[in-house]
Amino acid sequence: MTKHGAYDPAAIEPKWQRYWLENKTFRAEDLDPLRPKLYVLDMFPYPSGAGLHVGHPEGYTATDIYCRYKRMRGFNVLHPMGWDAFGLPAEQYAVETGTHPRITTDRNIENFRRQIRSFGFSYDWDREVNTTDPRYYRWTQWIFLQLYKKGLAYLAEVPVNWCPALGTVLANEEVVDGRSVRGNHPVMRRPMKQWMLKITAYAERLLQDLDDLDWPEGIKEMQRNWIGKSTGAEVDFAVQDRDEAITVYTTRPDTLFGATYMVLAPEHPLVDALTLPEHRAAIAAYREEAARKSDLDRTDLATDKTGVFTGRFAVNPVNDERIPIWVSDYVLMGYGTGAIMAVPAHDTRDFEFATKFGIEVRCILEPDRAAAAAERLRVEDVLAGKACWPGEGRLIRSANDRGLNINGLPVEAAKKRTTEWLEQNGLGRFSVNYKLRDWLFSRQRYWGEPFPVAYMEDGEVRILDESELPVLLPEVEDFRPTGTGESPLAKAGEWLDYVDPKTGKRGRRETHTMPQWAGSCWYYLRYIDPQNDRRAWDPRKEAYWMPVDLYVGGAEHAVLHLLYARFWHKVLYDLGLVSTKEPFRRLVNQGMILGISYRDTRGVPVPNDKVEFRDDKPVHCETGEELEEFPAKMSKSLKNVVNPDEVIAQYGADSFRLYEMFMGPLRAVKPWQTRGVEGVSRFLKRVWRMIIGPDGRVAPEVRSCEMTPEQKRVLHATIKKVTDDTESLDFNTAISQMMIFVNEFSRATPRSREAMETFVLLLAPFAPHICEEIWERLGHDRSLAREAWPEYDESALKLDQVEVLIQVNGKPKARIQLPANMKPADMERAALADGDVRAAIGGRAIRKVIPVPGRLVNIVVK
RNA sequence: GCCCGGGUGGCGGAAUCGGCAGACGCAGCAGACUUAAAAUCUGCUUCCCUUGUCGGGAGUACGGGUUCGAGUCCCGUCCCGGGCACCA
Repeated sequence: MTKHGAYDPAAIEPKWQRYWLENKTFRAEDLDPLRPKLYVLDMFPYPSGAGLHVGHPEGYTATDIYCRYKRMRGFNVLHPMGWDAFGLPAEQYAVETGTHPRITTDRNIENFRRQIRSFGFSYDWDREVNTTDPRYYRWTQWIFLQLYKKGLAYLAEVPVNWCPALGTVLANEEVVDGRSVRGNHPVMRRPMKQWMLKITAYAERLLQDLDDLDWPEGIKEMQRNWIGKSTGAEVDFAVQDRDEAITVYTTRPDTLFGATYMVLAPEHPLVDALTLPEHRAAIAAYREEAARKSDLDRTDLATDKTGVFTGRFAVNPVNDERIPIWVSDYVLMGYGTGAIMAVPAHDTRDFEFATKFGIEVRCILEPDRAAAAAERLRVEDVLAGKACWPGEGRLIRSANDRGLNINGLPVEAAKKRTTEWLEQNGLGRFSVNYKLRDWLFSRQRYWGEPFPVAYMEDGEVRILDESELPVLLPEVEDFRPTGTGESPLAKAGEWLDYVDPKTGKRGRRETHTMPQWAGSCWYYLRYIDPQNDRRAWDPRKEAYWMPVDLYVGGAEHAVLHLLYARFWHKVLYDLGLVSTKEPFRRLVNQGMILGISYRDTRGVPVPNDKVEFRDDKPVHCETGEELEEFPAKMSKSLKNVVNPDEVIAQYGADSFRLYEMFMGPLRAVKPWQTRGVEGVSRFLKRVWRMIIGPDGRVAPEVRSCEMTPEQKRVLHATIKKVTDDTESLDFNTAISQMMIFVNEFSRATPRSREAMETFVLLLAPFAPHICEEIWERLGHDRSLAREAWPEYDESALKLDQVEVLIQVNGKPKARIQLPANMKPADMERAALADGDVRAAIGGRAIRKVIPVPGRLVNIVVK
């Protein structure tokens, strides 16, 4: 075979990638009134120094196939790509090497762009965005101004992760188990003035509007849990010998009669005032210890409860009983009121605490017998205060002489009744709480968006005017931390000096920068109008393109990115700047691609460069120990990372794309096996040879001719399956069907030219380079990107005769050919007339016959 | 601990509404072509019993149930993956 005539991806792929780029084949047309619009979005990548890994192209290939398919179906498709390029790695690199993050970032973007283009994705490259471009972040700063004007941005003294050894503040993701990821130094909590965004003001809407989104249920549930809405009551407890009351939040007002103590968080403002003199030393020591612990320490060591008694008592408002007030760090200042009433009999945490400190456990709820049995708990133990019952049941010992009696009521009714009583008596009120906290929006970092803010000499916090944007990142000499906890921007010299253009008043610029999430909160809006220097986007274009119809990306962004973006979008909606309540109508998470790894008999993973094969069995190359293969997250340490560049160099982009889609369902976790690429590569070679002869021209077997009925059936079955499966993103089964097509046609002579052309169009979204090349060689002078998608003929799918299975007592006994549309009664007759069937029945009495049209007949005998 | 996913051949996976389990691909085996290899093509390939054909049996993590019929529905158990985790 001549080189000329063989399938050569290395030659045809760059050719078509250049063609698409030069002809702007995939340009999206703003405001096209003739075609329906479709906005398909990929989560844009952080351009890391390591380059693309095989996980990125999975989602990108899926959306690319979908977009190419939809264009052929007449949609005006917006499909853009960009770079989420602010972030820590480039800055760390700058600290270590002195290379400006700008240089690293540009170089990495260059590499990412090259890699992404090498897959032949159909992006509209005229819409590329880069979050670190001042023409982009100018508008990120502008949105911050809008948030501020709506009262949603404020300064607050908030603890940060301060690492004394590194002399810097760390992001949460840089802290694990209370120590720095780099260097493993201890990290403390230290208060610092920070910008906060009031996402809590949108908690209810962020929760409610989830219901209408076409998102995976699991992701919606994670967001619901993150928002963490609960309903209950605030209850005021009088304090003995003091005027202040302590207000607690509880979801279980029904258990008030079982409250035997109270707990204040160590940071609670009333602690000092309430503590009796002889307890002061112990309380002070405890509070100091708690302050030193990070949040993680406080929550992680969940097992052992600690606490100190204040010496003070409060009064239970339902029964006027005296109960002790304790301080313990199992109560968090940030949730509810920072104080709780403790009901050890019906709350496991309180039970643990009470047991440890010898506090009374008073059961006031008789457990539901069945539920208790299911939990393997004895009701008697609960009633005696020896066991804790947080579940359902009926209230007991819960009445006072002031009109509250909830005895006998189930939990829900008792909650309602108690809350009403509290409200009527001015002792409490119905209350809603959310776990969601306001968003800490400051980072003490260089490589991020500067805030459009200055602190004036007269103490005013000045929010800059829109006309002063963008606030450019200044040049600095070195990127090392200041050692004071301030951002490297604190060393930016003249840049720090701000002069009000109108009044000439002086001030110092904000040195904090925005977190990486900022740029990704609105990039989908900038794609709509990426070159606009007069506004963030044109509202007419926004109204045309929004919402995003399909958003594909990894589940690791389930909560933060997607929640933050939804929050900003809702604010923009309230400001009348966007036309939809939600940004992303439909969301799909691609499953992670795992690498093949090995572990020894004790289960310890062995890096791949320590593995060799003897007799096809993996063994440790040093010890010779036999190893077991297992799929594991790709990582440098396991040496199981697959580099897409190498795969493309060996097999081509079309094979890579096809393999990633053929591996399994898009949403499932799947292990990468390079051998599998060979399978789809073989398939593409067969496709090539099915249509192109050894001389590189259309093979002589391919010509206009009648198809056999079977060929016709396979062709139309393929159109149908590929259409349906592409629509539903089930690419793996679409590819299977195309393989079946090739198995059927590649051995046939002659091969219908019409069938071949149809097939090329079906395969084109999946393997666009090879299909464009074949299409051209078939004599077309234009890209197939806008060819009409093939339609199938329902009548060609129908079979006249079908094989019907005859079962006797559910066991297959015979297969007979019957007309496809045969009536059940006739099928029954035909089945009973069959010789093999009669033999299988063997004269036994027939009790029942179940004919299933077109499929089977089951004969039930005695 | 709680909340989501998921357990099907040697491997990745398929199976419409409860109707022939294992499509398609990988790996393997046998054969064809070839001086030879690669490439390509053809056939076989869930397991067990049976020399083999014929034939029979078992089988979708495990144990029950519903049904003429269960990978699919219901109850319980185990295992794997992900998320949350003192949120009162």
